[in-house]
Amino acid sequence: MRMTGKERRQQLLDVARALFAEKGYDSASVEEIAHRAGVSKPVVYEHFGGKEGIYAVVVDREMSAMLAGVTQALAEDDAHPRVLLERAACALLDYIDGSTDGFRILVRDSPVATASGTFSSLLNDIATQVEHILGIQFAKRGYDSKLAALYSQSLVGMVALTAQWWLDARKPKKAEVAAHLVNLAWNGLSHLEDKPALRKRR
Amino acid sequence: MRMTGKERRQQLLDVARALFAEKGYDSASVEEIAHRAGVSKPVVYEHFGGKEGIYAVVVDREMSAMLAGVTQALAEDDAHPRVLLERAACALLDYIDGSTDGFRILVRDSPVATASGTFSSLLNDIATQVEHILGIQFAKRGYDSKLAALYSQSLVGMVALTAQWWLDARKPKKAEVAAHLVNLAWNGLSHLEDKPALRKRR
DNA sequence: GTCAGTCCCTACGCTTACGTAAGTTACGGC
DNA sequence: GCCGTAACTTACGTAAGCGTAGGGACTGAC
Repeated sequence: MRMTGKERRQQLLDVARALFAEKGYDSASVEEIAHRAGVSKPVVYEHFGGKEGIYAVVVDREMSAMLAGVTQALAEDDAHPRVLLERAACALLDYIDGSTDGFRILVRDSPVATASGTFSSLLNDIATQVEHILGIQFAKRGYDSKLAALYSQSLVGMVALTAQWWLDARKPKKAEVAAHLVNLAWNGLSHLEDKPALRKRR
Repeated sequence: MRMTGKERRQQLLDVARALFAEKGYDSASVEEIAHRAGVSKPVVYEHFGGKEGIYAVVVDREMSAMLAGVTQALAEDDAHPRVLLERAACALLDYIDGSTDGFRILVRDSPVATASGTFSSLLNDIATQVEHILGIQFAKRGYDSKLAALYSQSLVGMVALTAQWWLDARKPKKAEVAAHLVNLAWNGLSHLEDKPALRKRR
């Protein structure tokens, strides 16, 4: 039952992540975190200082993991935009598939509830990156680059909500979902392909 | 200070809607609702039975208002799909513009947190309607109609997140946002129009 | 005026859950 | 075999907030 500090800390983080995903920040209690870890409350306080503390660490780790994946996918500046889009969609779905609880937490409200009235900061972070990529392409083609913000929000929203739906449905396979997302974003409803396929694997 | 029952009830609903929008269900307290209305707690309990009661009424009203708008926009079965899309996007933006607090509430988590682990039921209701429309069109064109669910989620997510972004940004005018949304959904990134315009007014 | 009904208040009980204080048990070096 | 340190415990103080009991005040009819 007795663990070393590092082990216990990691275990608490795992337990807390699962509980926050299940109940949300407010409804999860540190007592239950402790209980599920087979330990009493003060242990949690010893390691993380409090409820906000452990939540912050959990969120920070998930943010990093997710952004790392997506950022890397968007990294190659010279790649074709459509390939970038494909890579980003795949990266997001991979993350969700691999860390479902983490994604659920990131999509829920923060404790301070979306600081300053603005929307969930994570999706904004991602949208900002997409906006950058898109802005370059827009400028290259002579579109109004101020509209890049609008279109990036649309794209991120499209992928994010579909991802959440897929989280419960799990019906089409991951790769197929990605292909259809790209299909819609790239071709639009008026040019939908019958059986879309990804251009580039991973 | 003293009001008739109906007046007080309406005032409480207005105050509660604003507060729920600002703080979310958990962080809003009955006491603060009462205080903002210049009244004490038992009045709220007299009218609505409890916190869940008043929240339920607020949400129900907003759901009805929003769905009514969107449903009506999607009603004309014989209209061209693109026109339907335009009408739906406009209806949603109109609702958000006219009842910002209500929309903010609907997008947040429910008290029981999206019962049964599934995603926010409101957006799902809308997506279901879109799915129906889309299914018909898919069948007509020989696409796999099982994919209508996926594409409707994508479309709703696209519009919903963009709407939330616009809620804070307010940068392009409402009609312009709708035009660009339709532009992306309909034409796709590869066929973007430079200066999209809506086909049909209101 | 007085009486009924409506509107509203103060004051309280009770639960939940955060955070803390002080004491207890296992582990490793000497 | 002793002792400090690190891991952990029980037990409590405190605060917030839901819901309720019982009583006060205003209004209008007769």
